Amino acid sequence: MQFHDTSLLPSADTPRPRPQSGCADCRLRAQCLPAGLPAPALPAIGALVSTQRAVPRGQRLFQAGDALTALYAVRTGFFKTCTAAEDGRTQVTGFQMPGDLLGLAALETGRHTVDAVALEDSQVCVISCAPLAQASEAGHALQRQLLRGMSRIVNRDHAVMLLLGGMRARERLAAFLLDLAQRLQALGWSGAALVLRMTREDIGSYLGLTLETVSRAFSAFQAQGLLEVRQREIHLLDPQGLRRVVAGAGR
Amino acid sequence: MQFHDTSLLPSADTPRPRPQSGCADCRLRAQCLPAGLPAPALPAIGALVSTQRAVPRGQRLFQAGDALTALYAVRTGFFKTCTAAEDGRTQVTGFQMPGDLLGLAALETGRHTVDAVALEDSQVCVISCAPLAQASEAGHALQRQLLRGMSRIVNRDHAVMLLLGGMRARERLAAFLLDLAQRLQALGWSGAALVLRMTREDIGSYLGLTLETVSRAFSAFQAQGLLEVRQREIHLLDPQGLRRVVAGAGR
DNA sequence: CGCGTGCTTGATGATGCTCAATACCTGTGG
DNA sequence: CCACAGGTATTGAGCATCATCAAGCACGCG
Repeated sequence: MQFHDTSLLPSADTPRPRPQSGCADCRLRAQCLPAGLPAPALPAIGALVSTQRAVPRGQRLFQAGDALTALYAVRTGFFKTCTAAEDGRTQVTGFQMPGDLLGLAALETGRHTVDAVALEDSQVCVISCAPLAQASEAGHALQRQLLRGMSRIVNRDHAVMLLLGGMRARERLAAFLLDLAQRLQALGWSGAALVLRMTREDIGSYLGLTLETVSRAFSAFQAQGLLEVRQREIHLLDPQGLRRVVAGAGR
Repeated sequence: MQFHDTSLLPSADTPRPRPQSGCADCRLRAQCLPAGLPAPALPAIGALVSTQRAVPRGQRLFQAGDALTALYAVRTGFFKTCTAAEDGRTQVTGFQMPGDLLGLAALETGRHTVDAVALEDSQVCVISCAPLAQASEAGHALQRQLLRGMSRIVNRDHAVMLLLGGMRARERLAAFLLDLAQRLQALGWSGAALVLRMTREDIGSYLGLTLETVSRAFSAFQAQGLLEVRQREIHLLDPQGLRRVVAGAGR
């Protein structure tokens, strides 16, 4: 049994979608693949998303080089995706939370180009590729949704590139936290209190910083009264102040 | 009249696709939207790509905030895409050359999120969104291709994030040049002699560096005998050496 | 309790940004 | 034809930021 304080902060198993259900029953309907689709279209989508799969913390859902056999939607839990250069250098390219799609980047070549690692015990919906290719009716709506999902990824990547290219360490971290808070809020959690599911090292890799710099930035924010840090528990005390930091006020 | 040396180096108007032709006649067939499709499918795709549009150098094809009315495929010329944060900070997020798609990132919301600026007099094929939405038969193949194109963008973005997050200035520039040379080679040009269509500032923005640092890196490469620089003419003398630089040999 | 992993904090140095001056290329107008 | 202006590129000097190396601390787990 685990003794986390789950009263204030989001825990690993909330929201808790029903197991074995189709999309129509899923709490994440509005944020996931069927976002914006009319109710009648749901069963068609749901037919493609028949199975779920559990991924224990630390295990890979797929890794770079694997053949693309299915796309995935995160149901519960938290993932990171990592690219690896040939020389072994790696970098986290994104964090995925419930409602996010995984595997889209493999559509280009049919092989995955990133590792997808569960940061905690997670569940994913499996969108098998075989029926997907033949789904004539549902395919249309589905492909549109996939495109939308990929577009979202592209736009998020662009935002990250903006971070990486032009911002200082603290600006990057502030932007990261605000983005994370906003995404969590969209999922129904508090926008002010968050539990980081990833290590400082992951965050640093994502933001192009070392873990020490991330840690220092956290400490600096706390000293400024912008937030409160206790390990992975973060309380955003002054989101507006963080926005000022992102805008370059902290130079 | 212009007096560029166009004997060695690719010029703005090569390759020269036929105007007014469908995809079946286009020289870029193999690199563009129809990549990998069988010949019979070409007319269906071509039907969606009926019009072309000229974009003079420096002019925007679309800008952030514009409603998405069409997707575009670069036919001739060269583009850059720029994001802009609310505080006015901007960054180049990509460079597009013949065969590349433009506008995909707008699929998420229906509004463009980046500016697309022609770096030289260019032509694009217009993929109007209205018929696209109704194209039942062709739609399937087309959407698959769009997905593939977007996936390509995502993967390229990831590579750039890897650059931005983990590489030194020279490593970034070397990687950028090798990538550019490879993309140009795929289009049938020399992989060793290239003419940059963008300014040092653009490159710097793309790579998360200042224009001065880019310039210094060029000079350093030249001093090492890795390449020859004359303004925007670059001759790669030692691609293998550049690859060593990317791998971190220049530290 | 003791170990390991992850986090914090400090000191030092290199990388690359800022500011600034100069040179170059192109197109314009005298 | 030449001078000039504007944008672009190169180069230099000083300094801020962040990576690196190193040491200790907190937490969770066996």
